[in-house]
Amino acid sequence: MSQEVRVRFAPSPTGFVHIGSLRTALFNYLFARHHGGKNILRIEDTDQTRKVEGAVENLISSLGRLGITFDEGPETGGNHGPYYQSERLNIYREYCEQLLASGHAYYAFETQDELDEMRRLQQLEGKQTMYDRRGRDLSDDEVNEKLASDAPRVIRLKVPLGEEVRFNDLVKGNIKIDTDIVDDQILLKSDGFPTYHLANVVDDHLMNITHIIRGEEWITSVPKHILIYKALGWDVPLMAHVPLILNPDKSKLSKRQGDVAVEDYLQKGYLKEALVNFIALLGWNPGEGEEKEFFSMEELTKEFTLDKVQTSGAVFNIDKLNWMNNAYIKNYDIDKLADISMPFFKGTGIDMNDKDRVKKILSAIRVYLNKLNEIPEHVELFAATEVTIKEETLLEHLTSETSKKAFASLSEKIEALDFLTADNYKLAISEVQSETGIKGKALFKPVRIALTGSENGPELPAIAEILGKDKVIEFLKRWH
RNA sequence: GGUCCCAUCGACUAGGGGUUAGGUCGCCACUCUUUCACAGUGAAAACACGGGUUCGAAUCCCGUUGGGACCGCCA
Repeated sequence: MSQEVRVRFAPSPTGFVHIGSLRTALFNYLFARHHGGKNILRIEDTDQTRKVEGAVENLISSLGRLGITFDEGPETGGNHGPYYQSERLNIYREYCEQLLASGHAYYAFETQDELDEMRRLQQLEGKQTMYDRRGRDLSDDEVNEKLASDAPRVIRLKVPLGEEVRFNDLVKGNIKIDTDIVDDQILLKSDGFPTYHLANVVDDHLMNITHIIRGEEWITSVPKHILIYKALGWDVPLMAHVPLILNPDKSKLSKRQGDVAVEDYLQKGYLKEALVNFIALLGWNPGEGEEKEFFSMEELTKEFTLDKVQTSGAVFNIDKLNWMNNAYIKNYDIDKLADISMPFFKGTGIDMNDKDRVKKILSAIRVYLNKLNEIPEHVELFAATEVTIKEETLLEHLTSETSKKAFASLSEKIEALDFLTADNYKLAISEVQSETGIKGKALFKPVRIALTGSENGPELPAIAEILGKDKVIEFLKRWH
């Protein structure tokens, strides 16, 4: 391949980053890196009504946090800018003129109401709703007259009828569509802005995009785009339409059935590595019998190819994400884990400045965490100033004679220590065992309940060390 | 409704003419651990259906069924 690979991620700045967008952005990024090409960010802000303040910054930072970066774009710049479509209006207009002049486009003057009525009728007849191409019948005089007035006008693509558009999709294979069912798509809106269809063709060409990688929902508008490329005398980039990410009921992933914003997942304490790993495996896999499931961004970059992209949609399975996230949490560098966990300790009563202690706590509980926002519920016992016994039935373990004896003995042993560690706690416990003859459940269960108020939880020696000598004695004293 | 896309365990998937159809999540059982969890072992669990082609089809072809996407002066 002599030509440099250039791909683009082209979102519209309407707010948060959708999981589906993340996947598209990821695949573009991986593809570009795999081929040593360029990854370009282009903002498709041609719909003035949907603009959201701060969306672009948010998008770049969210993607950046996950390790998805761009070689050209609004913040990085580049030789093919501007990268906001709203700043390229004159370019689109120029090509629209060209299309008009060559007879590949025409003016149309219908109002919104007229179009609505047209569609209503079509629906009534059970026909496909599409522009009925009535503007094509206007004479030159009629057009000129309208143009001279202040009537709103629009420029539409003149789709050649009775033809067949074929293209070879890199993941879907050969696709053909009859032009008779292709709409005379609006190219330039009455507000002077282009539609997506015109803008993306013009930009992809001008920005030398070699591969278009985007969601499957675009596949039905490909013929329009190809017709535009042809009308302008341009080569059509290679295309790869990746399957959708689905709700559990197999419909397109939507807010209705759970979180769809990348930010939501980050906020809940899904690690970026886990998120990227999981999303990459939704619709792609290394194939060839490879059974590995954990991939770093570097490994993904190395392995990723379009021919291993799945042809059918993939359900977003939160259970597996949780499992994977937990796996990352369990194996994460403890220092780094402590750093990124800090926000989740807020309000728990744990001193966040005492990083050593935070690390010890994390080591004790990480095995339980599917995501970082579960920290508070597991950390309660370490911050407690007194133990609350949650269930009545646990009380009898604390009030029996053997328990009292064990508590007294254990207190005494710990009292003699300078400070409590997991190791000398274990020693103390075994001394209690041999001196009092109390052992097994009869010993461990009451102690656990006395220290934590619960029958289960992390390992006792670790808990004892984190609680510290004073608290352990205090908690024990209460029962003897 | 029209057009297009898709079809292996509940989910993610490997396999792509001859396999006991493999792995992972989840579910269940057992083991380990004096708790829960983790870990380990094991089990249940799939080629949508019907026709072809072929000595042989999950695999190739056609059809049916089912699912999805799109049908906007949104992207």
